Amino acid sequence: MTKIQVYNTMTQKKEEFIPREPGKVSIYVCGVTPYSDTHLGHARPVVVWDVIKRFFRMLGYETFHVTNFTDVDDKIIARSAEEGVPALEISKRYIAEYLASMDALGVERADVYPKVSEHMPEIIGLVEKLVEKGNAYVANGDVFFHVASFPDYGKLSKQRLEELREGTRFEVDPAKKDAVDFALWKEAKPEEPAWESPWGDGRPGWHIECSAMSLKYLGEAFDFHGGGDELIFPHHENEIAQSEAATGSELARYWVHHGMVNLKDTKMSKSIGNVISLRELTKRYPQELLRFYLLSAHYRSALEYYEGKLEEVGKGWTRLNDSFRHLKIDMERAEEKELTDFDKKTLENLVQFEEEFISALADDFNTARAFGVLFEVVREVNGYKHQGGRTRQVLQKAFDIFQKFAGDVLGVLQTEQAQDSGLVEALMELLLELRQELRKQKNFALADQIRDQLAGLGVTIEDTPEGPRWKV
RNA sequence: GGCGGCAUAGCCAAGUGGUAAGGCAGAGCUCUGCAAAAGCUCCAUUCCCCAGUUCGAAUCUGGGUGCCGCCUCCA
Repeated sequence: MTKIQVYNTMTQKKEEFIPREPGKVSIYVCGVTPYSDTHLGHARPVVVWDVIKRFFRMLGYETFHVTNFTDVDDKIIARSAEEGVPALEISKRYIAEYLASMDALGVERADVYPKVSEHMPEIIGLVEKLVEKGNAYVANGDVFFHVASFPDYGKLSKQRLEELREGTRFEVDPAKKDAVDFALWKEAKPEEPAWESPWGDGRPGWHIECSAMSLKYLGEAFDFHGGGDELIFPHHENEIAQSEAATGSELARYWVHHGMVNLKDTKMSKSIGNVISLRELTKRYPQELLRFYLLSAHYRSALEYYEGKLEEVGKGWTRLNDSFRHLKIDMERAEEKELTDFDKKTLENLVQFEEEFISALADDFNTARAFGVLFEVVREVNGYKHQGGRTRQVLQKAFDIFQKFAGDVLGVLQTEQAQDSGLVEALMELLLELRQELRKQKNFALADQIRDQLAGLGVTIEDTPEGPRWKV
């Protein structure tokens, strides 16, 4: 079986992936706080993990993927007060918006999307356990995690407790024993949504929901814990402290963090206000192009976005798709025949590219390298056809590679536009026949007029030695 | 101040000890009524700078410089 190398933030190096259970991959990816519109930055992890899952399944693994919604949160409460709408309605609205945007990217949904509001018993249970074990303390109606009680604190973010205390830039809650302690449970102020607990009415702090919900759906020491690299500290560090203090076992085996999407060198962030709406983008560009762009750099590097970026990236993407579309037409016309040496050589190269593609993804899901291989396939097959190669087996092999890798795994192949009827096709055929006749008669003026006017309608005509082709 | 990361052609981007993938843009050629598409060729003696290790470094070590992220909500 293909060995997969994964960069683990915990150890700061690539490691061979060994699943907790043979043949199964368990994944927890931190989701969003649904209080405003989904932006491009949210799309990156979703597409990256979609590809990781598809790749694992191509290799024969089963995947189980959990992504949470933090639907109980200060920002949602603030929004709720502003609009005079119940907090859970706000989150419901944005959860729907988030899911719709992700569907528009062609990603497969997670197996479970747990919400904080529906997991209070689990969260409270976990907090109680931490209090019992002496890792947390109650102060008035609040409960804090006592960081000093967890000796491994800082192991993910490589922070030292002393430095953290000094680095504290915010006012420390006087109820805390230690500046670095963080809230597990917060007492509700009047008018705020609240849930009953042993410590009075309140709501969970940030972090604890992920510990409680990952434990519920994935158990201890599950395979992958993912999220943006800005979550390494404090979010993931705190999750580790809570979960591992409570269970006594490892939270997750591999920590996979993706880079940010930047706008003009600066992180896309709602608080900065430089966000690109995903809904807008999915309206303007095909999902396969958006995926192509999001996967064009390795998932750990930062990715730039600026106006016109998709148009730039779109040229390469179009060449890939054109090559595939033309290949399909030629393949359907081609016949099986005995392989010539040229055929064999091409076939050999294709098989080689196939292996290289898998190696690229097996090496820490290197989609950028995978695209490099894909373009080698493009050149190989285009060159083969250019030199007159028309053997079905060869074209079929290239077609299968495109379909499987560019299509099934990466999801960047544009699917055929569903024609609502055969009418358009029939009309186009008629038009092209007429134009061919005009060209034969050297009436180029009229022939060009047809082409130009069709171009005006968004239909492109290409004359090839095998006859004309058209595309929308 | 602490921690983590990054710096490769005009732009994007792989490569992490063996002599610089791939894409875009650009130049030339082939094909073509023209165009488009496609093919071929060219396009970094060099990988931020300076030392060092090594037969050999973009890749390792040390020291700089610049940029990004985190330390406060954040994918």
